[in-house]
Formats: sequence, structure tokens, C-alpha cells
Amino acid sequence: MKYIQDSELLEKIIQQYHVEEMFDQTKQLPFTLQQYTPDEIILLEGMEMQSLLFLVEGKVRITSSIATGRSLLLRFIHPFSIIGDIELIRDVPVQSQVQAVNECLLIGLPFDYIKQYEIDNPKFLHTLLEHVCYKLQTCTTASRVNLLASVENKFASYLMSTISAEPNNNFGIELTTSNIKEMANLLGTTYRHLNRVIHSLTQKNIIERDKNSIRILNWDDLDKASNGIRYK
Amino acid sequence: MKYIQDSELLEKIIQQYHVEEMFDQTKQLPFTLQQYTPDEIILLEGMEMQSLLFLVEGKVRITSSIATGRSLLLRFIHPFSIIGDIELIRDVPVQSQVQAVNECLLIGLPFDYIKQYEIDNPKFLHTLLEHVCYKLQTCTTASRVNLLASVENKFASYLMSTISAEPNNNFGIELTTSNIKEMANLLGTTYRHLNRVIHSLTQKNIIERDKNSIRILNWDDLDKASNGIRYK
DNA sequence: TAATGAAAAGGACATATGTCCCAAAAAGGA
DNA sequence: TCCTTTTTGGGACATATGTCCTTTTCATTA
Repeated sequence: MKYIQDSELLEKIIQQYHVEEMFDQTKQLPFTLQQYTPDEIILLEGMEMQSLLFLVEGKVRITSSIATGRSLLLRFIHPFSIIGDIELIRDVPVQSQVQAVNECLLIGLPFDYIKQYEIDNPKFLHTLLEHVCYKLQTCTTASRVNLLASVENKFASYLMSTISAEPNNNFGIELTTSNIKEMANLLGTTYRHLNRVIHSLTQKNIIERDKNSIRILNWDDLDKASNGIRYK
Repeated sequence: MKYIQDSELLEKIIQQYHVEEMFDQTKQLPFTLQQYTPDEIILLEGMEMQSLLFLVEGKVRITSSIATGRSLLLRFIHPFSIIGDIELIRDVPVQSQVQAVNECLLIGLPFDYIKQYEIDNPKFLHTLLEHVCYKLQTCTTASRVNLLASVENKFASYLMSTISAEPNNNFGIELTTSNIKEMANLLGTTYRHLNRVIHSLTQKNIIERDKNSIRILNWDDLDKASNGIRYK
């Protein structure tokens, strides 16, 4: 993570997302601007959280670890999103693992500051409420989805989500195989089984696989294979 | 549903749960007091919601329908709980089906009133936020659970939850078999499979089944069979 | 280059669960 | 009471997925 000292950029972003409308005193809020590289971990489950974060650029993956050391993909988030709402309100440690998918820009605002100056500001509270309610609604949907979706559905959806975030969409898209194990974990399945699914999609000419890449041959069919599942 | 006209009881409940601390003007809030009978449906998915509800007595089941007409048990709630938060904040139709497990008492407060007088009240907003955050945290946990729990786990847990809410816990507990289909739906499985699971638990002498009842023979083993799953 | 060891892929089998359908049982009606 | 219809239970099989272990591939070192 790299702190960026660029008050002009910060100001621009604040304008863009109407951040100032959320707070009482618009100027001199102790914001930090943070940049993360692809795959960099932003928050680890269990750590104490110090700042509320606003995702303003890039795409972020939210996962949750389960007993066996595996992890489960909860959702992807995009700008403008709030990270740390539960932790701020309920005073609990970080609930999920948060990781940058591509290059990301986040704004941070210390909990201490919020608790001192903004915690009773209705505008701020409304913003929080709306975001948390949205997440709850999404999570409920996801619960349902988990009962309907096969690994193939989820993998197809995951592939599309991850790849469409890549900038180099020139002619066929690459994806290293080195992280197939990680993908299996994210989808809540085993390496063995994901391999089976990849094999099956390859047979159907929906994706193509060689040494170090997976390439999508047929987006339409991949979309069908996802069966409408979306990690929005 | 029966409206109860008993301002004394209402007052007592308001005191008990410190409801007045949540609102600005403590007196003359247009509360209604509503009573539901066991298994009565409180809210149907998709309907327009008019009042925020507070569960103050009894136990309520929250479910969500999925494509195939099946439904999925989301959670049980107990006093003091808020029903309708997402609907109030996001202005969406009722998201889940809400049904009384036993005799329930709820307080209602019209959305109109809230939007007019309380929507910017920080105390009220805090209460809402806390409850929604709690639900979100629970839902995330449940998502994980759904990936770990077998139907046997869920059924064992469900049985214990439902039965412990019954008052007549004298010597062995009864449960009509007529609703096994409904239970299967609630657990997100088929009648056929739930039958298998019941059969298996019967074989192990954990439960006993005759014409019209299921009786728990061994709570400890049933608890083990639930594998720690709790629909709190 | 050949031997060795680590990483990746895949075969074989087990389990949980869904689907389909038939048989047993219960409920009604003549 | 006996026959018909409906309801309930369960057999048989299919599919998705997990576990375990062997084979294959690939890189590394003598």
C-alpha cells in the first residue's frame, strides 16, 4: 500500500463522488489517499480496523475464511463502496478478507475522527445505512444463490468477473494457471474438482487452456454456463 | 393478526425494551400492538411494507423463496428485533417471508410517520444501523455455514430450534408429520431426502417417529448431529 | 544427460443429494 | 365393507463433489 500525497486528486475524487455531502464540515477532513497494487491484501480477517475506507477506483474481492483453511468468495465491490461499516458500528475486528483485484484507490477516514465528529450526523448515518442495507440485501441473495449454483456456474461467473476487470482485453484473455488452487478456494471447492470443471469447459470449447493461461473462446456460452450467477 | 388495544401493556413493553430512548418525542408515537398466532404469516415476499415492526414477544422465522417454488430458511429472530429495516431504507418491497413460530407480539410504527419525524434522528438511525449490521454479520456467517452444513446438520439444528420454542416440553416433544414437506423446503432440500435423513436419525435412536409426531429421544446426540449449526 | 524430487493432473471410489417412479397406506365414497 | 383415489414412503438410479492416491510433467542437481 502506498499513501498518495496529492490533494488535488483527492479533491477531484471527493467532488466526483459527492463525498463532502456526506459530512458536516466539508473541509479539512483527515482523509488519506491509498493506492494498492493488483492482488495486494487490503484487510486481513481479525485485525483491528482503524479507518473507514471508501473504494473510489478499481475492483476489490471480499472473501471469508472457513474452518479448513479454505476461503469463500463473498462478493466483488466497485466504486463507490464503503469498507468497514460493520467494524465501525459494532466495534468488532475485521470480518472478511479484502483484497485488490486490480490497481485500486481508496480513501481512508479514521474511526477516531468519525466517532468524535460525525457519528451523530444524519447524512453520514444515512449513507452508511444505505450501503449496509444494500450489502444485506445482496448477501441474502447470495445465500440463495449458493444453494442453486454449481461449481461450474460459479467458476464461469468468476472468470467473467475477474477477466473483464483486466485492461488488456485485446484478443483473447490470459490468466495464469498458477492460481487455480486459489480460485478453487475462492469458489469453495477443491483443486481436484475445479480441474474437472475446467476440463469440461475446455471440452465444450468454451475456454482454452495451455501451459500458463486460460483463454475464453466463447463468452456467450460461458455466460450460459454461469446460469445467471453474478458476483456483482 | 389481531390488533391489541391495551395502552398499559404497550407502555410496559416500551419501557422494557427502552423503545422511547430510540425516538425523539417519547409520547404519542402512533404505535400499534399486534398479536400473531403460531404459524401465522406476518409478511409475504413482494408486498409493500407500511410499518416498521419490532418483535417484542415470541419467535419468528425468516425465509426466502427461490425459483423452483422452494424456500430457504434464513434465520429465526427473537425479541428485541427490527423487521422492515431494508424496506424502510431502500424503499423496496418485502424481501423475505416472515412467519410466527409461536404466539408473537409485535409493535408497528408507520413508515410515513418515521419518514416525517424520525428519519434524521441519530438515535433512531443508530439503532437501525446496529440491527442491520448485526443481520449482515449473521448473514455472512450463514453463507459460510451453507457451504459446510449437510441436510442432517441443518435438520437437527432446525428441530432443536423449533421444538425448544414449544411450551409443552413435558416428556418428549411432538411435531406433526404433515409439514415434513414444508420443513424440507425450509432446509433447501427435497421431501425425499429429508425422509432419508429422518430415517437415518431414527435408526440411530436420536429421534422417534410415529404416525403424527417426531419425538426427540436424545438431545445430546441431536446436538452433535447439528454439528454446531445454529439458526440463532 | 540421467537421476531425483516437487508440482500438477487425473483415476478410482465414496458420499450427499436430486429425480423419477412405483408400492404401501390412508382416506373417502358407494 | 370393499373399491377407488389421494397421500406418503421408499427403491433405483443419476449427478455433483469430496478424498485418496497414482501417474505424469517439469524442473533441479549431480
